[in-house]
Amino acid sequence: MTKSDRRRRQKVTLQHVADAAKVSKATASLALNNNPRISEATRQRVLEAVEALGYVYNQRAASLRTQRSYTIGLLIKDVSNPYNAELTSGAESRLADHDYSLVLATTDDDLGKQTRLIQTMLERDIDGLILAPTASTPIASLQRLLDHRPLVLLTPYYADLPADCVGMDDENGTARAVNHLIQQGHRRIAFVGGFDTDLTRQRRLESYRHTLLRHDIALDPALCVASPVSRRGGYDAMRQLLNLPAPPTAAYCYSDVIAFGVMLGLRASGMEAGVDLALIGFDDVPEASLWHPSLTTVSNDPRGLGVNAAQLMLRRILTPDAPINRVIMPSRLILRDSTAALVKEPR
Amino acid sequence: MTKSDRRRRQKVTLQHVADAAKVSKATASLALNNNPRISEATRQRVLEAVEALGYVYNQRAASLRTQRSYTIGLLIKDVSNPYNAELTSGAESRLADHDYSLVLATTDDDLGKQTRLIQTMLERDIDGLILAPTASTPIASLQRLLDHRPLVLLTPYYADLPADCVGMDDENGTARAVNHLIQQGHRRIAFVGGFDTDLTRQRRLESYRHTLLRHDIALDPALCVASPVSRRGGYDAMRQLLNLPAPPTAAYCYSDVIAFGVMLGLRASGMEAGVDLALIGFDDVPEASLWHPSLTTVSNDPRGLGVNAAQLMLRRILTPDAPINRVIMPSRLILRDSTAALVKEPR
DNA sequence: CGACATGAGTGAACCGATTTACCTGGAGAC
DNA sequence: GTCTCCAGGTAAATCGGTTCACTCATGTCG
Repeated sequence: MTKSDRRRRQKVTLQHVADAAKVSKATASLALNNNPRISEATRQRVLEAVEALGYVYNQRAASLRTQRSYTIGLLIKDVSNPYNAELTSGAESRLADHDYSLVLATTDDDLGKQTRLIQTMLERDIDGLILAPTASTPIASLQRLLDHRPLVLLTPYYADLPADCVGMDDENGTARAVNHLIQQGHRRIAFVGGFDTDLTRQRRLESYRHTLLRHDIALDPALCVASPVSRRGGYDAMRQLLNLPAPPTAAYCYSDVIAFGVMLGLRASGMEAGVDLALIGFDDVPEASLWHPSLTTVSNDPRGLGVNAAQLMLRRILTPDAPINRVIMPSRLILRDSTAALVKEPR
Repeated sequence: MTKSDRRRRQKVTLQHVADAAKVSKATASLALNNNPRISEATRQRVLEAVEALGYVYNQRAASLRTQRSYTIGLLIKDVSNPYNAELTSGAESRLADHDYSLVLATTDDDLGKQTRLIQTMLERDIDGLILAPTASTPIASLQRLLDHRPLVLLTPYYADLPADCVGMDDENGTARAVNHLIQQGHRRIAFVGGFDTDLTRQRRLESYRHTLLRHDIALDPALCVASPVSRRGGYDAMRQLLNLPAPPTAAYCYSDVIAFGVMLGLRASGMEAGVDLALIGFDDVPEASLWHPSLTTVSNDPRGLGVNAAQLMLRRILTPDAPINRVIMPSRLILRDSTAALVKEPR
């Protein structure tokens, strides 16, 4: 048998199994689905035929009739980011536990790409979509999506949408971080990273301002710098902050990744986080504990987020009319070395 | 319209589109596939009907007939590992460029789980499978798989199998790393991490031994320690090495992740990589350049690996009888601070 | 003893596309 | 005026399962 013969060999279908077991196709189907209507003896004959012929069940064909594909789409911005990798891992493993498969696609935070990929996923006939919407995704398009398929959002910021979602507690996480810095005596606290269009950032920024004001600390717009969510972004932002007439003594970053960049930016000026500047990140990615100095950060368990998203999706599929569930994962402040130093008076 | 009404609302099918455009289903299908047999005027009518009804193409139904699902399975050990996350990202993006979707699953390096997941993927009717086989996957089972579907292996170590594969150049990468250490004057060089069952590790270990012997350096079995591929694994291994009567002055690690653990193990004894021990990793994950000290490592471009795997898969699908292609990604040694120090004589 | 329920199976419609073989009306050839 | 050809379109089979309605023996009961 040559290679191409093998490739061309026609598949074993349920009909072949039925013939071999000397029953009808209907009976074979029912037997494989453990329908009590089929006697044990017959079921065994069918199973033997399956074994003998090397039959492979065709989920795709079945789903055409059952309208269930046992496939869930996951659309995120980027897998190579450790935060999203953890999230993906959590979702995948929970779905696999329930015999669902995960179709993965990444948007690069590009709305056009997101639109196209959603379309592709719908065409692929997924049973549901877990989505981290890109910045400025219009709510109307999400509503339309929701009309077609179960949808779980990986952000808590579409409150007007009757959709399940899982997010982290940005307000409290931010408040804890900023409070901690204030209690250490800091007054010039920077907010670093992310862009205005990002709803999550807006919420954290608001909580940051609110916390400062509650302690009667004046806001200085110069201390709040936007940047891409990357090491490079954090690096550049920190360089900019160091050039201010009165640089900050502490910084709260939109994400750990940015905080790492900030550390590198400091180091390039011969300074160190935890010594010359108190630094707090957000996410608690695995590296946070391993950097030097280790990074104080707001923890929000990305893997747990993925697991929860999968869980909500499974529930929604099982009971489509269940009440909307919005899960907010609690956030904790993990104290490490990057906030170890005592405050230094601004010069 | 209530929520459940929406959910229950029947889908718009090609038949509805055809009716609306006052053509047959066949014509509608041909029109959407840009078949030249259909006049431009008719095609436009069909496209308008699609738009008006909000028709969503059903790839699943089509694939039943065409026997093409435009879906590729990716089965790896673990996504949360940054190396695999990069690889996944590369594969996903290349496949997306060609309108293929990626179905992701993870084996946790468990053979039983791998077997079950492969079965699931076959049932899901993927067009091909990209697989990082778990340790001790029998070649026969891969051969069987290959009889059913295009298969691309993410390891170069199944040479007997007529399958496309992409791997890195473990021999040369290892030889470069070990040579570098020897040239720095090191004689007691440890090999850290991984387990015997791992074919990749076997190959690197062999190359490590070979390189040492070529320089007339005796092998010391105590310097070769197995461990899980994790920070914890590296940490424990280093603690063990430091307890030897004559500890190593340099270490070559099975992976960057392990090397990070080794750094932490050193630090726990008040030592630093690059000062008290020359350290080399393997993979060049993004963090390698950002650790303190930055890690000298063998680079092998995981994203490129993923891209190449996807590319081989697409080629195989397009031309099933193309000759087998085994891609070996070249590896380079990236010199950084963890090997900066001069050798210290063993006490 | 006849009506009826029950257990075990089966035939055929169906899911939503693709594709092959056939149809039709009119232009062009002779 | 008939024949051919062709552009443009369609009916129906098909992919591989699921499921509904129905059959056919048996067993049960009043």
